[in-house]
Amino acid sequence: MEGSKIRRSMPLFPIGIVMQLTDLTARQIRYYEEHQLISPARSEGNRRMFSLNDIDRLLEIKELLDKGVNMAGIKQLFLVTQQDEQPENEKARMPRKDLTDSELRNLLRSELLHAGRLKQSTFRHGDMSRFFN
Amino acid sequence: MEGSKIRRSMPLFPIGIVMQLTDLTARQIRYYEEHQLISPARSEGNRRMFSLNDIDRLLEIKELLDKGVNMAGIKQLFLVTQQDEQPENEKARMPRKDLTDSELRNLLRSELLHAGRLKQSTFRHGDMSRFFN
DNA sequence: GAATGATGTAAGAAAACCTCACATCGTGTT
DNA sequence: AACACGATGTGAGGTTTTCTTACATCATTC
Repeated sequence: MEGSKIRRSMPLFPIGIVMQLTDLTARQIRYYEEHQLISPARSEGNRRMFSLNDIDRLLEIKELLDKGVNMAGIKQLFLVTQQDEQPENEKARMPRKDLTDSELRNLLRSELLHAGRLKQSTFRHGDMSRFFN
Repeated sequence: MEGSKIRRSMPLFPIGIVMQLTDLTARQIRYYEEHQLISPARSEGNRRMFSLNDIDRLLEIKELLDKGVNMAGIKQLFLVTQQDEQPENEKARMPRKDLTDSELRNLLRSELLHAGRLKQSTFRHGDMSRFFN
């Protein structure tokens, strides 16, 4: 019993569905990818295929944008909250992602500024569980 | 809290993904639809869009075919096991689907013949829960 | 008011899917 | 053996969806 995490990262959805689910335009989704906030898989024919995790991410991005955080800010936020995403097959705990001091300071500052949520350390929010049972 | 059922019937997957997930060919899937074993939704542009329920169904179909049950047999089986699928917005319990006596007899007979599973009354088997946690 | 950041929009190409029709391949029947 | 039938393969021709690229728009900030 450990496959449940892998499944959430299974590329299943074409961009059209993701648009409906997230209420984002294709342009927006591609733009976020361009800025490396998401990295959807690609089909053989080069179509973007999104996982449940990707969709969660997009929903988080949307919320953060709403709060005025920009691409760079979101990227940094993801750097610190994301690291339990890709344990995959390496058992040794990877040393935490390396951030420069200033990066970290900026991050914390903006976290504090835009108060509210993202307190749960690994804040997950636009949880796709609302789409599945 | 009651939306969980609705979600499982949300049309999300294009046929290509369903092919991968079920290991069926497009031809097979369309054939089963033609025989009304499934009724996937359609996009505005007429593309088939499958729900998790549809996929469960396809997996069940596959198992039954394996056991030698034919289209008609599967259809009958679905008639008796399916009825908790579309309560939707009607609260009054619908009277069970009407089967002729012979239909019912045939059904029970083949149930008994091809022993094994499908005992849980509403036998659900190729449960998609193996794809999601 | 000129950069910059986020998004809209259009064009042209390619992938994925559609329907329809015909072919193939077993299995069972005559 | 020849046939019929059920399930699936395959190909043609057409439409939808997605792709990339490039330029436009609209706020915000300096």
